[in-house]
Amino acid sequence: MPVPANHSKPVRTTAKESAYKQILHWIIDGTLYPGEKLNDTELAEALGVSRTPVRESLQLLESQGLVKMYPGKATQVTEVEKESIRDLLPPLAVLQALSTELAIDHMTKDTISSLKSINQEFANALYQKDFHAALNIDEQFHQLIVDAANNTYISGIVEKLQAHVRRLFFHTSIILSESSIEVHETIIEYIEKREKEKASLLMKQNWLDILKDFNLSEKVKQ
Amino acid sequence: MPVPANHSKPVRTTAKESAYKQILHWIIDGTLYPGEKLNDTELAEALGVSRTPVRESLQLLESQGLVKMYPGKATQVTEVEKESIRDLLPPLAVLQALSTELAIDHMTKDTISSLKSINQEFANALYQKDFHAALNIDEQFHQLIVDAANNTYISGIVEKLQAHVRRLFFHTSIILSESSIEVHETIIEYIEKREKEKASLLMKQNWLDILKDFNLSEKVKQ
DNA sequence: AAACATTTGTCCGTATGTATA
DNA sequence: ATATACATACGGACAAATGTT
Repeated sequence: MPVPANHSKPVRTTAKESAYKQILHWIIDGTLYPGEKLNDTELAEALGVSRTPVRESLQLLESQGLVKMYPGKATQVTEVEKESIRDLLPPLAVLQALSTELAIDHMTKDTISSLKSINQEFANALYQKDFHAALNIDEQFHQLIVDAANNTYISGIVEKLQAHVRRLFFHTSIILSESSIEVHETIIEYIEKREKEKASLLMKQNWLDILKDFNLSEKVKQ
Repeated sequence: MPVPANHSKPVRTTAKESAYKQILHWIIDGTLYPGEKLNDTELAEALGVSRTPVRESLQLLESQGLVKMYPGKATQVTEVEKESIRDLLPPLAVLQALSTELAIDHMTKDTISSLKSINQEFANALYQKDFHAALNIDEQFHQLIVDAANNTYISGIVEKLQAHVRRLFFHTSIILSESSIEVHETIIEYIEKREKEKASLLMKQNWLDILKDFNLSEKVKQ
């Protein structure tokens, strides 16, 4: 007998879940710093739960590449390599581009006006040099498009890649350029005109531009 | 005498790891059928381990979308929806296309001749209507390219998506078309000529073609 | 409705294997 | 090299929640 999927009822929040979320945030914001050795007993005490949900959380985080477990030896937060952004952005870029293409089929007037207002907030944050806020708003913008694509596989993957992006931005000096504001505007226009090809290509470029800026700033340093 | 380079240390095989691999295979080949309720105690006994590694495995499988856990209620194998291939293939296609592009920078004569011989095996399997073997060989072909792309993020994602593809092929009548043989050949040619754009585009098409065939066969049924 | 039987989530002890003195 | 301390992987017990009679 199949288990009824009761989406309506409030799903019980498990200790594992809250432990997972907390540790994830600690890793992203650097409270647990890259390379830090993780002692499950300590974490369990800090979180007020036992070692079991902590260990389970750590294993999930390992499958996402945020933690590395050496069985029997140790568990540590993975290092943050600035260079990893070169590997991270291309897959994210093509998935966001694909999302844009797919989202166009489900785009409502409502979603489009949301995109516009989010992009306005994004612009304001950037003008005020509030890069932290800008990053969050930028993520909302892209998340809205990914959601509209309505593809669970893409959503899941993007969520995990985004965690890495956020951590990288926290730990490095990578910032979003103001040119994104205009690019976002153009993307919205293409979406309105249902121009999948153009919207998709520009979205991909929007993500790869971060890489371009990064490469430039690295060259300057040398 | 120079100290021998510390090559692959024999990483201890954990009970969790072996449980995970076994359950994964059982889910993919249908031994654990879609929708089946999973009792961790039963699984633990069947695998000769305790509930702990079983539960840890199930949680990993949940993060991959092969298992769904309803906290406090039940755990079940996710259903196989034939239709889900429409969601599954597009992200896989764009990631494989990207891999092709990236792989071209790391392509050696050796890898190219491997691709050619694998494609020959693939052709033979298809001519003999051995679709099961063909599927495995096709996967090898694409895996080689993904490996050559040398991007850990892409590798990890593709591995998980491939598990879903395999399961779908096991449970449905989706099969690979002989046209893939020629497409693979052309892809190899483009790779040899370092034509990233063309190779990438054709690779994407190669994957989306499965969807085209699927849509056709669905229409016939109606 | 209420007590029962399951099954799950969590806790904690123990043994095995690892690092360190 | 040996012994010691320690962290981890696993097991088993208990408790909370579910659904069943």
